[in-house]
Amino acid sequence: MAAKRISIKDVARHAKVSITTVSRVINKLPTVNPRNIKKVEEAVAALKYRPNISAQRLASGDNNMIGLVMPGYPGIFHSFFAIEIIRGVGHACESLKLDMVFHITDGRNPLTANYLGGIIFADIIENRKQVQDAMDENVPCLVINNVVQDMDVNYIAINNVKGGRLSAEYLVNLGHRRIATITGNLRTQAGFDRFDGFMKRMDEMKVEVPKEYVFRGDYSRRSARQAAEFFFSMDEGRRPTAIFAQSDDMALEVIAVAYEMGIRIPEDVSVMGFDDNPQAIYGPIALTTVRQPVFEMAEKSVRLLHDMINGRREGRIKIELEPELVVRDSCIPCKA
Amino acid sequence: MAAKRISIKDVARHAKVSITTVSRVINKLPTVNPRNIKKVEEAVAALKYRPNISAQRLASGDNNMIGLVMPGYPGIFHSFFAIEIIRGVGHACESLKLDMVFHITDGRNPLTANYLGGIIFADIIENRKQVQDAMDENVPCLVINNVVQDMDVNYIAINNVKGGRLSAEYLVNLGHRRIATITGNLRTQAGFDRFDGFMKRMDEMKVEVPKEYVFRGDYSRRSARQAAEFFFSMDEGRRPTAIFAQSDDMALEVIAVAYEMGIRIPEDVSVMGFDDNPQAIYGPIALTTVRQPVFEMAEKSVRLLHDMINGRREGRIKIELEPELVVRDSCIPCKA
DNA sequence: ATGAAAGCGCTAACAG
DNA sequence: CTGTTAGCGCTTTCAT
Repeated sequence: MAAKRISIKDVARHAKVSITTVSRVINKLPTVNPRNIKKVEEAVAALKYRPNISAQRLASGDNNMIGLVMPGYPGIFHSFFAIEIIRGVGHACESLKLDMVFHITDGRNPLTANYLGGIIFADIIENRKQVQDAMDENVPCLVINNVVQDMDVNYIAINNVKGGRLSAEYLVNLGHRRIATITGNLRTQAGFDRFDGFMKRMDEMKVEVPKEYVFRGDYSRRSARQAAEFFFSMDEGRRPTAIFAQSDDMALEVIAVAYEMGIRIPEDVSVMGFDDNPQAIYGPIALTTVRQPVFEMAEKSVRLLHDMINGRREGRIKIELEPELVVRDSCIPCKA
Repeated sequence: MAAKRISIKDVARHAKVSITTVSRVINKLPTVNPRNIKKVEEAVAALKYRPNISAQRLASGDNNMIGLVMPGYPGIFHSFFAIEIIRGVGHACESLKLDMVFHITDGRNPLTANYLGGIIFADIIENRKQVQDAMDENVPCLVINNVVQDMDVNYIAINNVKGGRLSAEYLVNLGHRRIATITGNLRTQAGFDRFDGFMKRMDEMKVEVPKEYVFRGDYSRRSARQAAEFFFSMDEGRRPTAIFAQSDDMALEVIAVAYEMGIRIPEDVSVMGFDDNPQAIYGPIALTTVRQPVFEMAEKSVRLLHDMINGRREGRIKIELEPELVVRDSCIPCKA
């Protein structure tokens, strides 16, 4: 196939210097005569030479590829979360000149990733073993979006418990007492924590949340629709005056269902989301929500990993980022 | 950092065979004595040996990494298209045991990708030069979602003109004569072709499309909302009886706006989308749309590229996949 | 400032 | 069936 590739030798010959000098120019080492630099650069241009990265890596031992491993459960790719992670990691890699190797995993396959300089695990569901393996192989690792207690691993996560609390607090302070919620996927840590924080804070504030006000969703619009239809078909006296949907996407669906059923948002029911998905700014009313800095988390994870790979960082990284209330128009004080 | 890595030599020593034999076992070459296979496998397990992929590549010359290059224009990551591409390519790579290196590009940086076995360009906007470069460097390339006429390059695309035609035809055959459309981003080929096919077929069928019925959107929900508000505020006699939104996402927004404004879909206005986004099956009414097989296209592209890399395929690949009408509930015969 | 030479870890003839 | 040996293309001492 590929016509004979041009190697460093060809460049050296063309520039009439040794391959060592060529190597120095490529790696921008300071100890090269300007004249030679110029000659080499010309040769590189003329021959369209590109160093063979495998050889560079083999010889130098270092490695600027990082892996992004994501669980492949259904729906994840349509979630705001996944997209933001990919964007964030991709962006940071681009600016740090790292290569990003993307892996979708179901946790079964062993993930032969030893040729990677480091690995970012975006959430870990069924693939904890892969994390352990990578650590055993001495590959720098970082888990994103998961507070990991039972493994000695680096992580950077978002304080979802806090997020849930923020939401409960805000709604109660607006005077609401009949507050329903639609959970995300409770098998994910983020989903569980959001819910947990919400319930705990409600309890602290002495507002009861009856069972029928808790709908177990899974982040899909479909589940949100079911939930909304269920809540809105309750009779006036029982119907919640506020709904906390634990993702913006679900909140948007709740609003859509409301319009279909002739229920006004926020006059009849306040709706609150979670994510700060830009989609939720347009639409009939701007959504009040809890912002979680996913993109920033993703970017930061790359920077941290990069430091680890280069030995610029020792010890465990355990970071929790704070979510933040974003007040817009979809929640108003309770009139009841 | 990384503790001394275990090399093939260590394994050979441990198993008391030559490194060649170890190599043979690793590569599953048939000519090895079962006893030795066993010994080597045990040594590999005991030492947790993992071959160094850079060395393998350097020595063998082949390469199972493929690049996925995507233009990074705003919004692309929230589009159904991008997600499906990533999913499709990721999935195919997983099953073919290829590694996927993901690149977001703005077309500026030269994309040093010569260490890749092949590259998939997902749509090309401002980065045609990168394609040319890759070809110059003899790297197998495949462009997705773009019919490329002016460059001798492989592509696999979707016949969007046909898709636009399908939609025009269906709506006209339902008796509609006042048909409006919201275009996607016309700077993308897919967006332009969709629009072009629609207009041509309308013309062929002798149905005029006045300027005010054409809204130049950009695939964003926001643009769809603007368009819908514009169309729906026309007075009865001029208001379109059908709207062709050139993405499902936009169609969904049109429907949302309709509900907010008290316009019934499809009784008052028929709405048609484009994509076959599964999101559009739920919601108030199942959306009639044009299906474009993006996931399949992405998967197929990996398979084709894989064949090219292995020399199992010669000559240019120029494939156009056919879109297909998906009739659901959002379009009904015109009553006017 | 420059070059010669010794590997990096692995594969692939080539002998045996 | 197995081992010896010569590279793959590059980086990195170590002299010069």
